[in-house]
Amino acid sequence: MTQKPYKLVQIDEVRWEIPRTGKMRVPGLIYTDARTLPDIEKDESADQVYNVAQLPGIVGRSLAMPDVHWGYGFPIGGVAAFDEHEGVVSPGGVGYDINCGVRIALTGLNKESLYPRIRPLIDSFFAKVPSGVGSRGGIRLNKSELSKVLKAGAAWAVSQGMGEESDLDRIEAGGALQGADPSVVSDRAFERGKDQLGTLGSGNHFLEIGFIEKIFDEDTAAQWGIVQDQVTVMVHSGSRGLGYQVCDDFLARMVKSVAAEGIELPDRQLACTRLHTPLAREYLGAMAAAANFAFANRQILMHLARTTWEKSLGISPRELQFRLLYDVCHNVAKFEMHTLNGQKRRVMVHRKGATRAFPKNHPELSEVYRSTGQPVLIPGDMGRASYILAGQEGAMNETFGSACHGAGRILSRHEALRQTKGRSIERELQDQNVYPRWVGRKTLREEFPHAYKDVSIVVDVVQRAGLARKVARIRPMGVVKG
DNA sequence: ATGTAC
Repeated sequence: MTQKPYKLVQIDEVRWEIPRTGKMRVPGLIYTDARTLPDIEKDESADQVYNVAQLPGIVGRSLAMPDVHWGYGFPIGGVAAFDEHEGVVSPGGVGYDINCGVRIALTGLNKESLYPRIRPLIDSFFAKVPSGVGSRGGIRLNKSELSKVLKAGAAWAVSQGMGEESDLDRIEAGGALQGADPSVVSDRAFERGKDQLGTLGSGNHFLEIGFIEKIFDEDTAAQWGIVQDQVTVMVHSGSRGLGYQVCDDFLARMVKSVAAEGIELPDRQLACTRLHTPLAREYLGAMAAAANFAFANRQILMHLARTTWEKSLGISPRELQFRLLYDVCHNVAKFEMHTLNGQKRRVMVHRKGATRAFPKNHPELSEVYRSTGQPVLIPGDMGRASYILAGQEGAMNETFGSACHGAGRILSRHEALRQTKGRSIERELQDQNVYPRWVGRKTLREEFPHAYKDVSIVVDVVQRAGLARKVARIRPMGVVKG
């Protein structure tokens, strides 16, 4: 085993530091505990935290959440903020799936009444929601109409009758990032996106029905309208081929610009550009456009779920009481105000596989969540659980207002297939009262529950670190996987 | 994550 160029030093029960050394500009900090530390030591995610700490203009620390795992350049589960003058923006710090994210809707149903009808419900979702790699058949748009989507985000879907105006207060950034510029989105990206709006995608993207299995914070749950045994709907999807193409386009350009800007990189995958360059402005404009496509996509998918539900089970809107709880980004970069050493600064926060976790009274939160902190939505795996958390002050002090985003993979897709050879994951899930429908031949085995860390441990670390608090736990009942 | 390689 080769010696690492850095040390991993335990600070307390949930914090491990990479002290500044070599070309690091800031220290690294990984949130984990003794249970998840071995998973982190197994892959290269700590190396990636160390690499990110070397980028120009990085401030605070190079951070990793307990669900961290290896990613393209930056680790998935990573958070990094950059000074607005000296810093950079990096497509690898956002990820290929720009504004991959998740939303949860609550209903007026309870688990007992739904369990007998879960199969026809999931079957009808499977029939109506386009899923899988390259899925089309969502909404077809011409270039000028798609440009409107890229500017308006979720509000475009609402303007088409898909959802309600009040949904927008329940979406991060109101369902649209500012500064979206369709003119810097390539023709190829437009081409890939034009018939993919309202499609789920593949991999770990899903549409899941579950119920509130446990409430941890009675007051917050009551304020948010969450009750024991209540049926929930969760959508996990992103910007599809359009966002992928935006990332690809700008990575190619930045790989070339890095040398000219005099930026030295420990890894080519960290390609980036200084924030004051025209290229940065273009990337941020294209990234915001792709993020808005993803906001619109989740708004449409949720509307599709609602209308399919009402039709297939013949249930009235009054009985279903379908309403959006919240929608969060898991992959995005944004200018935000943060306090560093007592000084307020505008920084470019990269969250890649990390969720914003703003606490109560944060000025960016809509009125709806001003008194509680924002909902922080954490999907787990298909078989065990997902969590609804609330942002806490500790996140503002330590992580640029961020928390974890999920369970975090521990097995590669290849390794997951190897370990599930000859097993029926469908039957195993059904034995746990989870009814799955899926598209790809290998999807279910690649995504089987133990390909992921235990989300309960991940969330426990986040709570003990003071980044977010547990509000409720969801148990899955049925799922559509792409 | 991804028309899983243009």
